[in-house]
Amino acid sequence: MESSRSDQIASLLEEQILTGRFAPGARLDEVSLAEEHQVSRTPIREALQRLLLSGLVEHTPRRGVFVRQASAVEIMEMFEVMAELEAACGRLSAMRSSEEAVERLRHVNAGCREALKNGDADAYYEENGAFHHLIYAQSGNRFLENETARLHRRLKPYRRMQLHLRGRMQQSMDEHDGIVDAIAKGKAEVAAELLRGHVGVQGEKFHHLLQQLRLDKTG
Amino acid sequence: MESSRSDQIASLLEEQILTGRFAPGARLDEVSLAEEHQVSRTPIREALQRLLLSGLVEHTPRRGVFVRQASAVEIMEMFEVMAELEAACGRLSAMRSSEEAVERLRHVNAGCREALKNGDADAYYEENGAFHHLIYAQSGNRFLENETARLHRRLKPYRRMQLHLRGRMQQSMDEHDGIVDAIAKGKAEVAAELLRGHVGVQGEKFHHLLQQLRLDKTG
DNA sequence: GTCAATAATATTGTATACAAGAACTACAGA
DNA sequence: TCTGTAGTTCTTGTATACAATATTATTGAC
Repeated sequence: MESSRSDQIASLLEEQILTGRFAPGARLDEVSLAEEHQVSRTPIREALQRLLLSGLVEHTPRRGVFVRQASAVEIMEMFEVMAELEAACGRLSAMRSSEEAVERLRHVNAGCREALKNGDADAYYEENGAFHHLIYAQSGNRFLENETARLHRRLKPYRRMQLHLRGRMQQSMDEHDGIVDAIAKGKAEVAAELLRGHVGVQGEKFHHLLQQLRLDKTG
Repeated sequence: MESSRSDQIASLLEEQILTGRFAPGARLDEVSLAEEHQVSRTPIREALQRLLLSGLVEHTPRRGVFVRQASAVEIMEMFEVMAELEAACGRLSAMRSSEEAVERLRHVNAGCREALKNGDADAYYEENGAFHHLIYAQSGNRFLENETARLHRRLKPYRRMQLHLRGRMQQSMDEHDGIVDAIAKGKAEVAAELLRGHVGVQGEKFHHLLQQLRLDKTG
């Protein structure tokens, strides 16, 4: 079941869905996929099974598997949960962080600042991801780390939209500094609150995301 | 994939694992299960796939699927995440609760009190579950509701241990009252804090759970 | 008697075959 | 032109067959 082939195929399909090769609503045809991957239908079906639980696709009996069309509401809900999970990571990180951990956080954050200075959005995107994943890890709770990373991954396509908001990179950077500071000083509630605000989608971010989702739908 | 048979089998297997028919570490033999359910190996494999992502079982290539032996550390981690998710539900519930919602919460809580008065642990367990699920729902975030319910379900076998702690039912009940009160008054942070403490495993609860896990392992 | 090597066995992973149900098309009638 | 129906085709869901690998048993040497 985690057999090499179906495992690889599952990862690949997930990646392709997230990066938009399969548009929302598209059907994942078993025979086409089988031909494409030079394999029988069986491993394809096993791979599709794996995607089901992740919420990326949905299945209608006797109809097939379709790429899930997440509604705007649903996406907002996921961001809200994301904010809460990140807040939890932040709280625990602040409670448990060592001097060394803080140092690593500062180092990654410096990478963000560097990317911002260069105006390199892609690099910032990468460094920003590393920054957040580091906070997940420093929560000291592996389970929380995995769950948070899972949702992070799930929201990937929508998060990218956010960065293109005018001035968002600079604001994001400022928020990072505050977060690092709170964690360094062991201020758990402050760290949680800052991360919740940092990740959450309110105000202008909210409208921007809504607009992007609408554009995405019509065009 | 959500085909009637493999779907039913997946749910059944999950239930059986959670209720302990398959001990942790046990192998889930495809042919035995196929015979038992009067079906070929194919639907069994599809059902096992579904269990993989939930973390209930793990798979070793060319070896088979085994019921996952969650370590004590892992269980503690899950409880910690549970506490955070419940806190999030509580916060959002408090922010969004209507008069009617609070009324329903009070009603279910009265059911808990009734069960406590009768000293009926099973009934309390049921009512307590309903109480918490209601809070999940009243968060107004379906995604959060589902994710929280999922973890709640996952922790079911371990939560049952907790209730047998001497005096735990009464204490749990007292905490419920405070939670309802906070939600009713829209005190988001208080509700969150109370729920985090209510669900979290610290102090005596911690030692009790650890002890139970050890007993469970040896005997 | 113990260990190692090899053969036998069993179990998973994949392919293919078949059955049941859904979607689509063609055609008749209004 | 639109609608309803019957038949065809296509796709999924399940069973079975086969291949590859892991496990176990057996045999032989020391």
